[in-house]
Amino acid sequence: MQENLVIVESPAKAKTIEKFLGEGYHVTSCMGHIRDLEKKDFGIDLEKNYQPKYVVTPDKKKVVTELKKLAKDAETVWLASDEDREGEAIAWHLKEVLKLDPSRTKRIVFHEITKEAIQEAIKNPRVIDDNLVNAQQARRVLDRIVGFEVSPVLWKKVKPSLSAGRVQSVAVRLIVDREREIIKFKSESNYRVTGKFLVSDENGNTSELKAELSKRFSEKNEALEFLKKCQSAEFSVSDVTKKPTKRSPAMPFTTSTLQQEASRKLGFSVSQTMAVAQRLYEGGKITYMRTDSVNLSNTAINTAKQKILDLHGEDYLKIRKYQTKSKGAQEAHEAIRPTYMSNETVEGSNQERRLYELIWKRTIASQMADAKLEKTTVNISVSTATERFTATGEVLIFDGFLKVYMESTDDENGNSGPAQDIIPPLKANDALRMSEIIAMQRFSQKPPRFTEASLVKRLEELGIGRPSTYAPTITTIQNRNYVVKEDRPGTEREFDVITLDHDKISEKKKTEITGTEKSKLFPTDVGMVVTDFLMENFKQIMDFNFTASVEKDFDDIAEGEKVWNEMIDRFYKPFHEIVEDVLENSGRSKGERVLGTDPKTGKQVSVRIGRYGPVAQLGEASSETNEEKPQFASLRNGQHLETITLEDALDLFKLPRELGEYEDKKVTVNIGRFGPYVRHDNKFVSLGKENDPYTVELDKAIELIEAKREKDRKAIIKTFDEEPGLRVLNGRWGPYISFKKKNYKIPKKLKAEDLSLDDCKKIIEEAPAAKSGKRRKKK
DNA sequence: CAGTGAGCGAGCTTCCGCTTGACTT
Repeated sequence: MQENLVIVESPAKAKTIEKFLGEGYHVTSCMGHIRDLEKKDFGIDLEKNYQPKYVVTPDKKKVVTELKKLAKDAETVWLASDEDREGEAIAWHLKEVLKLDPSRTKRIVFHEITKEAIQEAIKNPRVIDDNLVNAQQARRVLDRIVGFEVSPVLWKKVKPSLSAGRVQSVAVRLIVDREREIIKFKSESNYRVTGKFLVSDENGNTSELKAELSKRFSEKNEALEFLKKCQSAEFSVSDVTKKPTKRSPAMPFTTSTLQQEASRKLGFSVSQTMAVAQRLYEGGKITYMRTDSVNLSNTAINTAKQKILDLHGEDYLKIRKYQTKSKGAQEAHEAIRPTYMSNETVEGSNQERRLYELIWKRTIASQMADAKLEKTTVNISVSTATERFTATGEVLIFDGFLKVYMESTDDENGNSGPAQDIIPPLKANDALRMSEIIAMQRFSQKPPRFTEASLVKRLEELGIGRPSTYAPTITTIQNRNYVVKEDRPGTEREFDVITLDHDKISEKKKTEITGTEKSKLFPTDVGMVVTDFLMENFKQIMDFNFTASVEKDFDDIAEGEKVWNEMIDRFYKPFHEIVEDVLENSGRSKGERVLGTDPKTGKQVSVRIGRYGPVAQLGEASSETNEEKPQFASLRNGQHLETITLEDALDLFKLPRELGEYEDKKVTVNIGRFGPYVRHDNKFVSLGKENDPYTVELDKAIELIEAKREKDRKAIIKTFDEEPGLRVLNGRWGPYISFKKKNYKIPKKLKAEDLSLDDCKKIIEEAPAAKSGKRRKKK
């Protein structure tokens, strides 16, 4: 019998809190939301003022049963879910589902897991805030309406199984918009002039000074002209200025900034970051990892302070309080920080150690002094021209927080310019010896594609999505095949380099690789067509400010200034009318593009989204004549509806090619999901990269078929006459047993070649039932 | 992913936020 039952959201949190509360308190967790809208059907009663139809989520049934038992035995139940909209709703659902007696139920909140905060919370219980709960219900109902009304429109008008939602559709839009900007982008070039000058000091030592011309030339001959002027010029220092500057540490980590830094510094995907952080959290090593707060508890600040004093001394300490600036932050937790600041490292996997170290450094640095720098600017005049060179240098006077941590940036071009660390001592009117001047053609950069992490950053700026959903959202839009994460090779580009070296001017062409992409998000054809369709028909949902504007309504509801179902009604009525109208009046949207006519047959060639993805079509399906049906061919990897040419599309119809016959059976080549292949006697042989399906000949194909046969023969380790269907084979993952179209793993301790038929049968019998996989059947 | 390369159409798909599960093949 427990006097007090405390329910929090996370089991790891429960463990910690139980320690703080001690005797008389049992702390348990509900694992987030326990109820949700009914999954099939709409889940909202439109006849009854949008009344939600809640059901206990299937995977929470056990939790709920357990909680009911515990609650019955408890004197007082403390609902300690997070202090935000969702947390308040969780508390309310708990109260409803567990049928808690109000006189024995208390609602408490805290936004840091420290002994003081918990004890303080217990001293100040309150009741559930119905307004806040209603704001959450409005949020939930709105998202269901948008998702479950728009998605079916897509099934009808574009392609089955697609989805739309307040968050995901805008995320895809960001990527599609960016891609269009890039397609439209025209690179321009100009000529950047840099010079190297020699400076001698009184001891006769010379050092080099790098400077950039203040002006860039748009034309090559302008640059050339300038270099000619420099041939006979004298260079001198016109002025030297020194200016102190400082740099401040970054704020402690939130979910989104952690995802960004882990992506840049450690190369983690956002879901990887969250999985690793989850393990650190469960191990009690860091605080909660889904947060939008940059706040640190006093306990944390004090221990960080002690650590800084121990390691670096008082000069390096500067206590700072940070304020969240992101839109719609709900701040139910602390920033992400080490639980114990004294631990610089932790035990664990390589990934865990690296992520922890990143968090530790960032947190420590956030309480450290600014770095002090001195910035020196030297202007250099050219006697024969009006343009000036400028050299800038930065010298670190005091490293401060940089001693432990430096935030990285997304600037992948590395355009740091010719800045150098130390500028040699110089004063006005000092003469300079020119050693080299180079004019280099530079091209303007196309807008960068999003990475997972930079997309999260943008969504957060727009106030779209929450810390708990950034990673899943990114996964969803990839699963729906709206977006793919890919590497793409760059292209070669030539650029001019004009060099002035000891009075001699020379010109050269150099090449560089440009536009190489690594792990970037690209929209697919489906993503583009769906975005266009939604932009055309559901502008309101696609507006970057849609979330912000409904959030304002939710805030008003939370303040008691609006009634939630009235707000929903004002949204639903006009929205639903649009849905009906689009269903009825809008045409199908398949992103169709007519490329031209096939010169051979005179038939029309077009591309569009087919039932299974992008396809090219040769000929039209005309109803009037009973001409032959149009031919179809799927687009290949790297081909896109918006950019494919007529020639490329026509090539698609050259396959499958019939090469001839072998052993009285047809030999054909085609390209499938796994690349080019030869088909013969219903068997498939990969063509590999070295053979081109358009030109490969029969001899080569036969060779490949024979090679495959040989390999298959070798793959058979054992067969049994009594059971011909059972074979022991050698596969990519080692030996396995194949029987009736199913495969079975051979236990490590057994040798494949020694297996008897009985051994095999035993393995098959004892094999666990095949996993249900993707398809889960209902009823 | 377990050795693949289909297509006359049944019945299904879908949202956003809270949380952690466990077939180890």
